[in-house]
Amino acid sequence: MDLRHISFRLLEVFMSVVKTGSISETARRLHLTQPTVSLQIKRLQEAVAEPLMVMQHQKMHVTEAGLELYKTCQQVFGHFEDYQDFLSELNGGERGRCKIAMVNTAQYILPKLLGPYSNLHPHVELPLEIGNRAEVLNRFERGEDDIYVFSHPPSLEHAQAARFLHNPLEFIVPVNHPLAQVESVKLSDLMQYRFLLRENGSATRMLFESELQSRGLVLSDSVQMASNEAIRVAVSSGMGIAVLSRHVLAKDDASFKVLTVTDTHLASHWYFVMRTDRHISHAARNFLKFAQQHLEQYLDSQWVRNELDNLQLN
Amino acid sequence: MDLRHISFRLLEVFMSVVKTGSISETARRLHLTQPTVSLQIKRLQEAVAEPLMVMQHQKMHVTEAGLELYKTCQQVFGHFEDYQDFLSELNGGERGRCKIAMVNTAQYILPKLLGPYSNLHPHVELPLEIGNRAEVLNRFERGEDDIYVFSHPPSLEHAQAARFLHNPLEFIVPVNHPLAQVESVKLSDLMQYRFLLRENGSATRMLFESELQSRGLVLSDSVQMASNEAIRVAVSSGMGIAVLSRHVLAKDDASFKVLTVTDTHLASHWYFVMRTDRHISHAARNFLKFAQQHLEQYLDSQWVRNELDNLQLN
DNA sequence: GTTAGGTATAAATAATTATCTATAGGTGGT
DNA sequence: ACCACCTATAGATAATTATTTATACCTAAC
Repeated sequence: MDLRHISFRLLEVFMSVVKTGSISETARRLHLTQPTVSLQIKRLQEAVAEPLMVMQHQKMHVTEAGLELYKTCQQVFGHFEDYQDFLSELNGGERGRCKIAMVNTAQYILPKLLGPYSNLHPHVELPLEIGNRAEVLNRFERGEDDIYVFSHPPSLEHAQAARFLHNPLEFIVPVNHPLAQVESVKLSDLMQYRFLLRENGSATRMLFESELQSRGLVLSDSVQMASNEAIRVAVSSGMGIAVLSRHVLAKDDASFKVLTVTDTHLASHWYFVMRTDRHISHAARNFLKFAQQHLEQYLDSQWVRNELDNLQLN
Repeated sequence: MDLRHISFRLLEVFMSVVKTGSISETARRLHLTQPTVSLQIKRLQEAVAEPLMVMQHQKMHVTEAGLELYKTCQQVFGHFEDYQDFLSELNGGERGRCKIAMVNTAQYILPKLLGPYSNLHPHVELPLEIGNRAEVLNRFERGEDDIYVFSHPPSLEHAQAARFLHNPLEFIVPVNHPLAQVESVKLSDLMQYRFLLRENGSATRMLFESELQSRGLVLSDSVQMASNEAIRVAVSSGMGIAVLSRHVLAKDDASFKVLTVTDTHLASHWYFVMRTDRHISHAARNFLKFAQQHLEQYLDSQWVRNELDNLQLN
């Protein structure tokens, strides 16, 4: 049996002949001529190297080999129908994968969207990649994921980005810190204290340092730490002061004090970023639509900046 | 997804690319050029209307849709391999169907061959059709079976036939019949008694009547009965006398008496008959080979006339 | 930054396939 | 014996597919 000379069309025609028991009837149903169908059957038999049906009293009688082939065809077409169903679900966004890479800080906010979305679409895989800015940027360059979350989007040459959340930065100090009791301070008042900072390249740090530079301020002392969590705990234990995204700070966390800095309002925005030279998976498209519609519902609505309709989801 | 634009070859190539993760490697393995494989994948993706793989660090990375299609292909090719196996068994004569039509009398001898054959090839279907000569002849004309068994073969225009067993006819009388005690008789001595005969057209009857006619003899009384079995029982119970194939008579059956008729030796032969304008099924071919080799073993060897090598089994 | 290995695209062609019309040949029923 | 309906075959053509060479482009590695 030579599969290369067998096409699905051929098998379709064959199945119809088996079902109707007639070549002419099949021709009528499939809008073909009778010789066409005759020839198809003949060719199929040559490919299988076995008679599949014989004339018997004006009817096509299916042989053993033909019947078995018919069953085989049923199975085969069944599998393709299953695949078709799979594709439908994929296209409907109910199945598939949406790979998201985000910088560390984003893990405090994105799960609030991902949780409800995942409950709504349980068959969608949502592998998350979390890294520092450099790592995520690297993944972005390689196009390894469907969606990237940055607070400071990279060059947009092969990408599109849209803001969805305001990201205010707050200065925090230990509860027993001298500034903890002060009602309000100025940025310059903080320079004398030790700052706990994320690694170089972190968006928060970049923003902060850029602000310092533009105002001609210089830190007297700083320590670098690998995660926001580590910094928060370190501040609580009196190791120094820090500037962190408000979203990192639990509202009722009394282990540190948030300062009111009157002359400084550091803030950035959270962006969804996608490469334009990469195919947008249905699941990714669907997730972004979901986000667009439910941002206010699942995130603290006072910070929501829903500009997701700027994305070209094609 | 449009199956009509997908060929098995396309799927084979696709599977190879998934397995090797490389278009170039696939091209080398399948003795194709790289652009050929690239194009095949492109076309497959167009047919599926979904990206199946994307470049990722010099390797082809399979998408969800691609992986699912790969699984589908595995199943599909699996089914065709199963079918291939089925065909092999069919060709080896271990599977399939051998439909045999025989005249009534043959059912006393053919099972002796069919039993051992069926034990040897348990997956071969052996549907038997048993009828009187007219019925079997009708089936033969329509070509409804693979093999026919006659003692008086029909016109051989579209058929071939070969003898395999001698078929002597015997005259039997009730044990209490006047002739039962006589050592030997002549044919003419029997004319005065009532004969129990099969229906018109029966080979045994044809042979008998032809003999009578050529010798100018006429039956004084006859009764027609539908089966050999009925005739045998009727003779035993004294209803008349009969001429029957020796194979119908059990060797140790004492319920009737076999006459010695000195001037008459009626006999024919059993034939396997096959149409030449019909495809010979592998199972039929195989059965006849088996018969040719084991006739002496399973039938009473004194009557065997093995001329089955005359058959063209192509 | 050059190279090697990988993929994509274009253009051309050979091969195969699908399909038709016309025609011939069976077979069953009236 | 004829008619209606079926299948098979031949010849022709349009459409599609498989495959090649040449070329361009990308990316990882040296």
